[in-house]
Amino acid sequence: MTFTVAVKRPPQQDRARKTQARLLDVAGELLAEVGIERISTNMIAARAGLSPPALYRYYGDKYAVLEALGRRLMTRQNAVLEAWIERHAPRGIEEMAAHIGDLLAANSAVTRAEPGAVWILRALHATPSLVHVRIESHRHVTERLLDACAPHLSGVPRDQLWQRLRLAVELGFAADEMLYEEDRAAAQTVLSDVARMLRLLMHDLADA
Amino acid sequence: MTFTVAVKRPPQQDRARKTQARLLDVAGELLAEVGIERISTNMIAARAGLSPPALYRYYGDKYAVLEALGRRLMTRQNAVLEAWIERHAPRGIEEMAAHIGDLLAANSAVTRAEPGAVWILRALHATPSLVHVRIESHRHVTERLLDACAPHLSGVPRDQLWQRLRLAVELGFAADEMLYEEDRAAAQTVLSDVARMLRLLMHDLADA
DNA sequence: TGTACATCAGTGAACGCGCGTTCACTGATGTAC
DNA sequence: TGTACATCAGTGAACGCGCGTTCACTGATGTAC
Repeated sequence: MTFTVAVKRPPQQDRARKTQARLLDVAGELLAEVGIERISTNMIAARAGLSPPALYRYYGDKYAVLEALGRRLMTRQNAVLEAWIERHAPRGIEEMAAHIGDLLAANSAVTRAEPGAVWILRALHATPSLVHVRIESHRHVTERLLDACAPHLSGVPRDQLWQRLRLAVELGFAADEMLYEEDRAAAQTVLSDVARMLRLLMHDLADA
Repeated sequence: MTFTVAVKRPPQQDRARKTQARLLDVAGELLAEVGIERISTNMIAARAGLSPPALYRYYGDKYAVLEALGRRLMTRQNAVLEAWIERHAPRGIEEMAAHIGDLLAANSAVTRAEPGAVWILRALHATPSLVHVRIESHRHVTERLLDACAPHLSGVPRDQLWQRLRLAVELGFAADEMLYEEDRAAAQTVLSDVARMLRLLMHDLADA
């Protein structure tokens, strides 16, 4: 009796773990250089110094590579979020509102550090089989923020709060993406304006 | 002496104008059905009841089709914007702030009416050769709003106002896109929350 | 410490496929007389 | 009103190409004795 399992076993050797990570790095670079339309498994393998079949040892297909790349970026963004929540959430909603700018800046720094980050985000946005990754991540962020805010906003119905925060998350990421496309707007200005808007939104919630 | 001209002559006959529009309609449908990754010129032509070369009479290449599709959508959105400005801008900033929700709703209605609209927007977002279309359109909207607002906000430096409005435009469109991806948030709630946020932003500007 | 051996990592060569696009052509349309 | 003719709209067949992926294989690694 045989099974065909879609999920790849994690690599056993050190060489393999490095190869796997290198494939993602290379995929990010290539996404930045040629875009989603022209990136290919053969191209990724070649740039990583591998023959085409080697890629398939680690990723089931082309989209699995992009999905892993997307998840890696979002994991890094989540780490930033967790640090921020741990630091500011216990001290109340005012404290959080006052430091929204820090969160945006830290998140933006993660994106900036990732080669081809904008294109990763765009790929997640535009590839049918990957849209769910982005949505799941945004929902996750929303829920973490909900847990952080809810205790201080007991007057607001939980699902209304969820929806507001979900929107705030979407807008935060949208602003971050805009930094890479709109060279007529200064990054610092955009981030501080978004922070201001989100702060207004939080005060608005707190008053309700 | 011969010239090779990239721009296609506009069609001369009625049949041709209908064919040209049909190609765009079909491209929108297919974008919705199979996504950017799998749409092809051959597919578009076939669905339109044409042989592949016929498409090239109207559009220089694959991206010209998508670009035309994107521009058509943005032209329709612009019409909505112009109507809104004409109606509310002369009556001052308060009047505009009070009716931001109308603008968002009208814009959203245009998107909803367009087959495959989300995928058009995503294609504009994600295809390297098309990103400029979206950016140009957002800048155009920004400038129209700037013209409408500036007379009532003489205290705010023009380029600061531009940057704020640019951001507001980006966020407005981001929220519109979100309506199609996030089924846990009610369209009406999202739109009214965005309207509220943008209103807060305008008041914030007016106070400065 | 040396080596036999099982397992893991990576290869060479090839596949069928559908892509975007072009060519030389035919059929449809509209207009001048 | 009829028709000859120029122009415009659309076709049939084919192209070279690079794609994603698979196969049966070889070389590298690590471990038990």
